[in-house]
Amino acid sequence: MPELPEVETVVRSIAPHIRNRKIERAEFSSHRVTRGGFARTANALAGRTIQDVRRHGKQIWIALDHGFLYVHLGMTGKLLWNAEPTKYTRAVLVLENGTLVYDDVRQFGRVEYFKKVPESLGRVGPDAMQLDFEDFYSRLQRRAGLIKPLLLNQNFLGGVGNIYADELLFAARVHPRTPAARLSKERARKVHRELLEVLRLAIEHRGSSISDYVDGAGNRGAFQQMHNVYGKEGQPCPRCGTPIRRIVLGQRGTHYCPRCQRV
DNA sequence: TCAAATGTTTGATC
DNA sequence: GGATCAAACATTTG
Repeated sequence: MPELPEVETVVRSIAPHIRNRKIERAEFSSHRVTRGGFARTANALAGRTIQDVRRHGKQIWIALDHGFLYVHLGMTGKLLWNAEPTKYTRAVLVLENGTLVYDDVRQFGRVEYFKKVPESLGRVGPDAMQLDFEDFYSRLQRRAGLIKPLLLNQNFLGGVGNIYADELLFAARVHPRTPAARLSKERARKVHRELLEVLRLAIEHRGSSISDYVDGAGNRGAFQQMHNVYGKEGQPCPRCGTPIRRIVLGQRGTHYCPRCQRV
């Protein structure tokens, strides 16, 4: 569920509650989510003060006075402020002023403590909102492969997931199967412009709640109401009326208008 | 019962 | 070595 706009919304909704607050204790219950070990992680966190909460791509880095707490929401992770634990609660941070709860049905997410950012996680590409056009274009030209799978590759660009890849390619009128390096500079510029615009608009609407995404306060987003192609197979294209087509590309459901978006 | 789901990692194969 | 693709992860939902 959570791509850049959803992760950004979560960060904005919890940061004011937890910044500059002390962690009294922490509890963990999923070895899949917390791979560093429960006791080691809890011991490292107890007594620490949260200094900042940052997002890079889909990663959340909670900076402590010593070390970092890394959170990735995976497919079904939720960070909730002062929520009641459920059967899917995998981690709980008890702060001096309240409780931060991590719920995750499928356990594809992570909640782990690191003294410093590990090389494997630091390798993620530049944040999608931070990359200027010239960098974006030069990176595009150096890549083989098709534009949509490339946009989803977090080592190429951090933050874009399946929903926003489909929506931004529709906005840019680019077919998802277009070879990335073959995009003209003008079409690449359009992709870059719509990338920023779609993400900005989605953040403004607090993300897309397709199934169960909610922010730190438990509120759903509203951007799903503005989707043009994602999940719209068979429905008329808002621009030309042609039925939206769904194909599988790079193992992901891919939605596009066969008339507006050409290779 | 089968297919699909917003993400990432791993291993196999070009 | 690099890139690409499929499978795997765990669970719910339609």
